[in-house]
Amino acid sequence: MPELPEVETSKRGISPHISGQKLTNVVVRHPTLRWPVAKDMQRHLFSSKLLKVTRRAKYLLLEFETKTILMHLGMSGSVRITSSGTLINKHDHIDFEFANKKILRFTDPRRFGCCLWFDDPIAQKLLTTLGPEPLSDDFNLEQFTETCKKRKAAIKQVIMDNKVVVGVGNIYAAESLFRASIRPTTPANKISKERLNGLLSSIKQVLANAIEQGGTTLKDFSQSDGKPGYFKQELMVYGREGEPCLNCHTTIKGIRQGQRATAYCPKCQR
DNA sequence: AAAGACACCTGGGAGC
DNA sequence: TGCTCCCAGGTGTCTT
Repeated sequence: MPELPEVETSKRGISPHISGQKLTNVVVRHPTLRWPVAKDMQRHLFSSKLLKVTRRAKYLLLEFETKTILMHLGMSGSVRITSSGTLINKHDHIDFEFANKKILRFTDPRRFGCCLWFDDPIAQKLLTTLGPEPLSDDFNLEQFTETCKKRKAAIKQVIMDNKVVVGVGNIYAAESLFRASIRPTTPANKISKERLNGLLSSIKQVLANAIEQGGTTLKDFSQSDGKPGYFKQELMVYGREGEPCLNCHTTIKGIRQGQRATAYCPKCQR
């Protein structure tokens, strides 16, 4: 489910409900996520105030007075605000209960997500390899062209590499490449600086636009208020294999790159 | 250092 | 209706 816009949407959705609140209880029902869920959360966080919720790449950070929690939603995870007494479903793994009676509930059917202490060595290792935030000036043309010069892998694989830029997953990689008229299979080192500049802009625009729309709802992603994300209506190529290009009516082609599905328009993207 | 294959896990849909 | 197979929004790790 979650790429950067979905994580950002989640952050914005949950933050107003729980920021500034003291934690009263933590319930861990299924601690075997990608890595074992942080131990002793209750002891370290009890009565500790949640200062703020922030995001780095696709990680959510719950910054408490005492310690910070780092969460990842994996491929199927979500967080939402609920209240006590609501039905607990099979994959509702963790509840953070706050003094205002609101509950932050972490759900993840495939359990690819994680919930670690920020200062856990595993978490630190995850964070240190991360490249620049796509919407910041750290992700810029000079640095991007330098990186691409050294890479002969397909451009789609390169922009999905966390060391190059964070937060660009399978959906938004495909969409950005369409908007930049670049074929996903093109070796990164064969693309001119001008076209890389177009791609850089497309990535920023697509992500910013998706955040404005509340993310992309494919199956079960929803904003914290339960509404779906509306970016799906703007998808030009992702999931449209075999359908006509919305720009030129050529049939959208579907291929595989590195075990992932890729869709592109063979006429618009060269 | 870079690239590719494989791993983790569950659920949904297609095809038989 | 039920079985098997394939696919899915991510990304760390191991091997070349």
